[in-house]
Amino acid sequence: MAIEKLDTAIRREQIAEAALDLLGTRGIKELSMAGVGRQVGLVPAGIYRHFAGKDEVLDAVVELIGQRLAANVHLVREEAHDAIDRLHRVLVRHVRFIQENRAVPRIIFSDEMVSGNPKRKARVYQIIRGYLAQVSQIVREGQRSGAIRAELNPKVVSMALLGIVLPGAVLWNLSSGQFDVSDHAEQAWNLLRESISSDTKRNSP
Amino acid sequence: MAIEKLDTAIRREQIAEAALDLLGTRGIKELSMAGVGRQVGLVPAGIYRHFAGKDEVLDAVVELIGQRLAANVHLVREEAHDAIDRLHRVLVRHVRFIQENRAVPRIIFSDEMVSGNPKRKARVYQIIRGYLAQVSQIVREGQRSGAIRAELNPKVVSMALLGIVLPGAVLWNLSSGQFDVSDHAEQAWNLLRESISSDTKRNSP
DNA sequence: GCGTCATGTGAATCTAAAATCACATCGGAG
DNA sequence: CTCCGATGTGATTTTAGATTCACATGACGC
Repeated sequence: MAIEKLDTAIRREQIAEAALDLLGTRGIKELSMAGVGRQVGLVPAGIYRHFAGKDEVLDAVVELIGQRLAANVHLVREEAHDAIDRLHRVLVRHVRFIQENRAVPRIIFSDEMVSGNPKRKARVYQIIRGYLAQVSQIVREGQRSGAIRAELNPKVVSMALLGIVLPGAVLWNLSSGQFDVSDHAEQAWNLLRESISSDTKRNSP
Repeated sequence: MAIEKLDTAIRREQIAEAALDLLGTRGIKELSMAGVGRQVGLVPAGIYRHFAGKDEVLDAVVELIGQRLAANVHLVREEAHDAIDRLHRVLVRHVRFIQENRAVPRIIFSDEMVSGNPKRKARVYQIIRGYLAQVSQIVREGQRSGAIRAELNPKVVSMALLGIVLPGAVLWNLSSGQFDVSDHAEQAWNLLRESISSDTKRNSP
């Protein structure tokens, strides 16, 4: 056995990513220390050198998701300046994010979020609220610039935006990838864009 | 012990309902035959008189959900005849349904749907598609009657409608009931209604 | 070069819950 | 009333996986 010893900081990251990865195809129930260990080249017991237990591994996964979500909005802010354009980009990135991290909706709805560690549940809530707040902020800026109808509730708009993805993710999951989320997201976005834009003309190609 | 013997048809229903109920507060992983048994007044082994195993119990839960969803649309069709009104009622009923059956979104996204029994997964997909098809049908009728813009894709509209609920359900779950889903659904519905209605006037109260 | 501490290992322990089985009892058919 | 199949029970077996522990070994400071 070519034993390779790595620093615990590196291992923690490897393990969190491996776990998130495995959760994409397996499911929290079946996420085993053994499986995670295999993925990073460790024996089950090896994980315990870096995490106190499965619970802590899950915490790390949640943090990883939080980081990636935050990065999404941050990148979009740099890529574009028009509010409508930004919202569209958030949507596109979010779709990609969900596709690349299939586990995310499942974790959010998971058993763990009901009966598991309440601290983790609160943390997830906090992460999502933070994400929504970021999107709401974009909406608010759009309202100030006149691109978005001022009378709308930014929170409702931001939830509607992310709400486009969730039902798509359901069908995508259940159909084992058959359902075309991107396509659906584009169509739903057209509908949403019209209804939030200040100029009221409706385009039908 | 006052042993009460009941017909297997009754027991199957009791058990499915008990399981769906327990899933609301526990989580699939922790749904134990023991727990279900206790709920209906049976010892763990007793369940096996009526179901081959946990897997079959879950199948029964899925069927129960399917029945209730189908009933929703059916009732709405009787209550109202205007398409917009019908859509609104579907939404309201759906919100109530999700609140009374907290387990539903979790089951749809559950581990079981990823790695579990593929037949059950297919069945859930079928149930949801059926539900969406019913809603799409209402949309199509609204388009024929002129109440809903004809150029819209009915499927997108029906997904948007149900998509209002899902993000709300996320926050509702994570906030342990703090988040007001009904209120959010109403606001989001106002936005959606405007964007699908044929008359283009926008009301801001 | 060498000591020591972090990191890694394999075996063993512990636990929860599903599933099975032999036996008990209810309730309707006759 | 009495028998029999359907239903219920408690004890037991099995399994999967988390966790623990005593021991091994690599890497880094000196």
